Amino acid sequence: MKFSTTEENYLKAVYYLQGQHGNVSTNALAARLQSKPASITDMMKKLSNKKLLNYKPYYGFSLTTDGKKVALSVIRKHRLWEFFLAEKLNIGWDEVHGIAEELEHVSSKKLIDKLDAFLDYPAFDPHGDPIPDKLGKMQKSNKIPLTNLKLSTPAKVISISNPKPNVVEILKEKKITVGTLVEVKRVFDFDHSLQVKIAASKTETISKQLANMIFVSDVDV
Amino acid sequence: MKFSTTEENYLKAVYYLQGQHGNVSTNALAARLQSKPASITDMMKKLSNKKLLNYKPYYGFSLTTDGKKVALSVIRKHRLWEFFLAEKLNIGWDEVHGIAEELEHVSSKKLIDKLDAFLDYPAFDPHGDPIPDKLGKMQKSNKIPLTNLKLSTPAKVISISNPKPNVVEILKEKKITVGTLVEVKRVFDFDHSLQVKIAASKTETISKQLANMIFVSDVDV
DNA sequence: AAATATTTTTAGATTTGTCTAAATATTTAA
DNA sequence: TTAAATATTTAGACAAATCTAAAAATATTT
Repeated sequence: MKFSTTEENYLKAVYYLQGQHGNVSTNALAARLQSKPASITDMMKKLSNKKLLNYKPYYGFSLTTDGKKVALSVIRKHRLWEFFLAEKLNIGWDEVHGIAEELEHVSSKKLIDKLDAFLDYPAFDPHGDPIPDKLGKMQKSNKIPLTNLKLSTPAKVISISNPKPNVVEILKEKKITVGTLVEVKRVFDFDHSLQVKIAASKTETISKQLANMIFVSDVDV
Repeated sequence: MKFSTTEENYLKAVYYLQGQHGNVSTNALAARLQSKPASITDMMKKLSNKKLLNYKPYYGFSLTTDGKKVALSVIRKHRLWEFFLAEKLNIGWDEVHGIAEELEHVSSKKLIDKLDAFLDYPAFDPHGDPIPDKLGKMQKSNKIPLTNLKLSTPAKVISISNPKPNVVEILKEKKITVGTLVEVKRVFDFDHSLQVKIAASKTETISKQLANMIFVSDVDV
């Protein structure tokens, strides 16, 4: 079965919002997809007719087994392309996502399996997110936001979520990028700002909002 | 400027049909794009408003300088992707075209320039067609249909145009593929069928229709 | 140069995906 | 437990890209 770019994007969004299980609301989806609630309802009816999601008016929606399969195949494509863009074409981690948003909708199954082989079956994309295999199986990610990192535990930055130019700007100023070693020394109670040791040298204070966008994993991984 | 997939496909089709110069007719375009004349007229008006093509009702159309630029950039993307698919992913010459039809509409300029560098700036795609560079410049192709090859002149098969399964089937039977050495020994006057020496060994007779789909170039190229 | 045939354009309908504004259902608060 | 606030759905409109059928222009024939 082939789906439109729009349908694929809706299914992917539901997948991300529903997390492990649970229902997704109309407003949450509208916010995520930057559209209006009315548009969401329309598309939900359509996807529900196609048995890709469970939908009872006013009760929210969740993916069916089929819907989850489609979502995972789109995510597989997205992450494989991100890996390709970063690893083979040397495109920066702050740019790969946007390009992969387009590439993920190219439909050839053969293309994606050949690409997977060419890249030697990578398990994680450049943001540290696991890449589903042909069957939709993937490893567990161990990335956590910097705000959840234990005090005085060195960790490595593995991704920046949603890296808009103004975020990239401040990270550049503080010399934090993917691969940088960081360690939270202290969290201030007043505004929840964090004192962070960067690259085992200087210490900087960063806001909670910023720390929430920085994802890290244990050093020994 | 960004254009829709549809707009890009129309511009590309006009480019191919207009050849060096000259006007393209509504019916010719409709046939090529497998759509109806009414749809062509609609889109022509739209593209003409955007100054991408010259259009006077009932007189046919041709690309403007801007329109040609867009067409060439799409062709550049198409051929670079074909090269990537064949060379890096080992996808067969009979399958790369269809996949590239989708990839050519991915819009990132950076992606395509990085891909070009990664592939080491190839001048020809797997079908022997020249790949335009950033500026739209390309080499001249020296591929000719087998029907135009001089008698008793060895040449190499460099592409099969429009390789549908039934064409691939017969070529397989006759052991002709991309790279095969061929030499036309004789052309029968009655039905224009060709006696062809294949891979410097056996001789087979092939129809004019088939020979028209087989493109070759001089051996020393 | 009429008559006929062909090509092209126009008019109006359809599908997909979106929106605004109004109506309805659900949740929260008084 | 009503009233107010919020969330969701419906109704109707719109833009893009397509089509069919009819009208208009051009080309061909006799």
